[in-house]
Amino acid sequence: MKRRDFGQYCGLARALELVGERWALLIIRDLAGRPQRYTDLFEGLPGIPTNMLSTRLKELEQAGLVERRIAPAPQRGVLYDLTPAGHSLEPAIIALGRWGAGLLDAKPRPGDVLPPASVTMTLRAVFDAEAAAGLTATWEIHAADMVLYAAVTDGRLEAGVGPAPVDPDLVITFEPEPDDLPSYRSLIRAIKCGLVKVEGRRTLLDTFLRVFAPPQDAQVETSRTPPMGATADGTV
Amino acid sequence: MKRRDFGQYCGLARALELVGERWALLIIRDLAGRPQRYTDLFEGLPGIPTNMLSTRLKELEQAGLVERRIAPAPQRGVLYDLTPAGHSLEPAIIALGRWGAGLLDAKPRPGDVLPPASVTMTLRAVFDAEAAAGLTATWEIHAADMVLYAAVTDGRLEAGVGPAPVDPDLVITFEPEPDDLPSYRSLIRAIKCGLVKVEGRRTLLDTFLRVFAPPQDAQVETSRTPPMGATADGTV
DNA sequence: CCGAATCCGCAGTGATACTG
DNA sequence: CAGTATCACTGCGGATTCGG
Repeated sequence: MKRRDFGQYCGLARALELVGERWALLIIRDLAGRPQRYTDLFEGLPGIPTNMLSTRLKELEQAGLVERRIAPAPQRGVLYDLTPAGHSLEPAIIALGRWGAGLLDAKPRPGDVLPPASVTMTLRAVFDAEAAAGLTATWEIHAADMVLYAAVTDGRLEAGVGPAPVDPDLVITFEPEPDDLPSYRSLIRAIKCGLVKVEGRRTLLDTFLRVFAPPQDAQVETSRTPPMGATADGTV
Repeated sequence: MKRRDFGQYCGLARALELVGERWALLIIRDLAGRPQRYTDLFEGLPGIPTNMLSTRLKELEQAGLVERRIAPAPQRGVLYDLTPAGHSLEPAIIALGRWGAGLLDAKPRPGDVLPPASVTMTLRAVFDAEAAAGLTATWEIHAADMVLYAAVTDGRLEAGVGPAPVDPDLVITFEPEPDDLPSYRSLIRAIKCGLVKVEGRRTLLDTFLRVFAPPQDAQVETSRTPPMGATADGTV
């Protein structure tokens, strides 16, 4: 398990030595949502070989970014979780994810899956801290068989996979067309078109859009740009 | 040149498909400082095989992140430069670099080199925008045979490799011990110990420290932490 | 069923030599 | 200077198997 290094005294090079290998950052992103078991990770990472998943987990554990522990009574089994050092990668993951989201095709490729952790990451990436100043509210989002929450406390966001830790102020239920992915984009579109069910303080739906749907998304949705070139040139 | 994809409709996965392969982000970081020729890149990336450099450059060009053009009259030759889409990666690179810098050993490993682009990236990463609010000043840093500049205009930073585009307000000259790398860390340490020559408005030296040397660096320098464990556990 | 280890074929990578 | 060519190597992808 020797690690090839880049021979540079540089923060970026060091970061890439630790998490630059294939699948590593995706594993960390999935764990950032919540601790997961081996099998959960395996299913959220379509195409990853089993040996690679276990190898990466061992490397990340050795690097001090991932922690392996035995799950408590109810479920049993092995749980993988991020250490504080692993969690401190979040700003970088969000920055990379935001950049890549701008280059994403308007529609998923056939066969693409949508990891729940990816949607919460997108929520964190598009979250407009200025627009949310002073705000406190909790949303829970049900999309297909996926459950997420976003909790804003005095302008600070906490987003995660699963039901909200406290009673949500508004529950948004979004049922995409069969074989349609409940991606962040289609969720926003559905909200704007009134195609979602809501339960709770309904005025928080507009608040949600204000805080989580930046203007450029609004433009993309309203201006009917051609499917291909719209977001393909890097103008985030 | 077919690209393996991750099968996820996710910004992070897309980003990694584009720039996740070995050496790619380091190439982009070097180009973020200034356009470079093939040979400059090759020398700044110790150990990269020539065929890999040319392959990566072609891939990045095809992805629309890098542009290849013929240099104008004086030097001639091929110049590689970032496109706007490539430059839009900078926030993500800085975020990753900042994270990795926290895990960097206190001293370079023997044989490590120090790409100039890495130091300017570090400057951008540690730059304290709040402390610099309203400030306007230009520094030029000579360290060993490396020349960098940092220009702050009304609190906004522009840093790059080479002499400052305008007449610098302060020139800092730092001559490290032979066989010592003029890293950001040793530069800050040298300034604090008064081991640098300055030329220009000398009061801007303190300003430099205030804007570019965050408190935790000050602590690391003063508290004489043991060489190993200090920054190795991820507590940035 | 969960959490892997093992084996194989191949694509991506590394080192060197060579060329327009 | 700016690459291409060659070849050995290793990490990765895919499948199967194996122990709690």
